[in-house]
Amino acid sequence: MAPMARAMARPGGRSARVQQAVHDAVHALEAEVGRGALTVPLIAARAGVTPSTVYRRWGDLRELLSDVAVEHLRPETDPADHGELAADLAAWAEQFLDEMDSPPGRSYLRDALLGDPDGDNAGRCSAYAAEQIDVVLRRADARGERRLPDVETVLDQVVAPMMYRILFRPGGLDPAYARRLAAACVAGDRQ
Amino acid sequence: MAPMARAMARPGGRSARVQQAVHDAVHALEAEVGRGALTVPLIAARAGVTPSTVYRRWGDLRELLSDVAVEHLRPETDPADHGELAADLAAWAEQFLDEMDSPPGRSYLRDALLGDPDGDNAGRCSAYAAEQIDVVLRRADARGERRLPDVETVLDQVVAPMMYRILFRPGGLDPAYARRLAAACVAGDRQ
DNA sequence: CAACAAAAGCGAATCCTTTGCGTTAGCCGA
DNA sequence: TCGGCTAACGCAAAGGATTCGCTTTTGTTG
Repeated sequence: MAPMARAMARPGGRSARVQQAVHDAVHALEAEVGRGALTVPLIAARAGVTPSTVYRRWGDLRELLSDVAVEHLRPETDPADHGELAADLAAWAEQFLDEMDSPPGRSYLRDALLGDPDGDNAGRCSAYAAEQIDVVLRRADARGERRLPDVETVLDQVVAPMMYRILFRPGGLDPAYARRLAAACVAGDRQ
Repeated sequence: MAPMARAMARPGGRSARVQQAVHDAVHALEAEVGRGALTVPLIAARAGVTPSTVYRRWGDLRELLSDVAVEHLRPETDPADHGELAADLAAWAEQFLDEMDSPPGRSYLRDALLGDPDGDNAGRCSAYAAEQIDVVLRRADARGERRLPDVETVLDQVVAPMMYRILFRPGGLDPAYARRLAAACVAGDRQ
C-alpha cells in the first residue's frame, strides 16, 4: 500500500537497482509483447526479481505502468526557436498535439492518469508542459516582446483544450486546431 | 472480446435484465464496500449471475465500471435559468466544477475515461456537457441576447480548462475559477 | 564493526480470469 | 401457435495473478 517509487528511504543501492531493472523490463516488454500483454509476473521475471517485490513497491500493475508512462511523456528537448512567440508557440502546440494524440501518446496518457491515486504523476505531466511553455515565454521576453500571456493562461487556452479533446473526443484533431489555439492565445484575446 | 453493453442484438428480455441487475449490483456495492473493494465475482454474485457472464459482456471490471460511471455523470436536470447568459453560464460552470472536482466526481471521471478502449464513454461525457451548454445558449438566443459564443467555444474556454485542472492538477480549485472562465467566455475575449 | 531496519526473496494459499461445452430463452418465419 | 435458430447464460475446470507470513539480504547509522 506504499508506492514509494520515487521517495525512497534508501536511494542508493539495491532499491534503485531494482527500480531501474523493473522499469527497463517494462520498456523492453512493451516493445516485445505489446502493452496489453504485460503482467506483473512477466515483468518481474524479466527484471530478475520476484513478483511480490513489484507488488510491494508499486502495489499494482497500473501504478507501475503509470510511473513508466510519465517517463515516456517527459519532453526530451527544449521547444525550437523560431524567432518570435507566435511561431514558437504554434510549433510547440502542433508538436504537442501530434505526440499526445498519437496512439502511443494516448496510451501513455491514459496509463499515467490511470494508476495514479494521488494525482502525482498527472501533476508531473502538467509540469512538463508548463516548463516547456515557460521556456518559450522567457525567450519571448528576452527578445523584448510585450504583452505576453503567462504560463497559466497558455495552459488554459492552449493545452487544456487540446487535452480535453484528446481525452474526451478522440478523432478529428488536426494540426490547424493547435495553431489556431496558439494564435488566439498570443493575439491576446484576453485582458 | 465484444463489449456490447449498449448495442444489444436482443434488447428486450434477458439481456436487458442482466445488464440492469449488474448495474444495480455495482451501485449497491459501491455504497456498501466502497469502490476499491469491487470485484467481478462479488458483483456477479450480488446480481445473481455468474462471473463469466460479466466477463463476456463487459470484458473487464474496468469497462463495467466505466459504463456505470457514465450513468453517474449524466446530468439530471437542465441548468437553472437566471435571466441572462452570463449568470446562467457562471452558475452552471460553478456547479459543474463542484461536482466533477469532488472525490466521487473525480473517481467516476477516472473510471469513465479508464475502461474505455474506444473512447466511447468519454465522448458521452463530453456530449452531456455540450447538451447542457446548448440549453443555456439557446435560452440566451431566445431572449434576444447577441454575440453569443458557440458550444465549441464554451467547451474550449470553460469546460476544457476545468477538466484539465481536475485531471492534471488536483487540488486548489475554487468556484471563483469557474466563474472567471465563464465570464471571460461570455465577455467575448474571442474573435 | 556491530546493531538496526528497510526492502527483497521465497513459497503457499487464495482469489480472479479465461475457456469450452451444454443449456436456456428470446426472436422469427411458417 | 408452434418449431427452429442463435445469442446469451450457467457451469466447472484450468491457468494465472495477487496476497501474506516468514526468512534472508543489504544499506545505513552510531
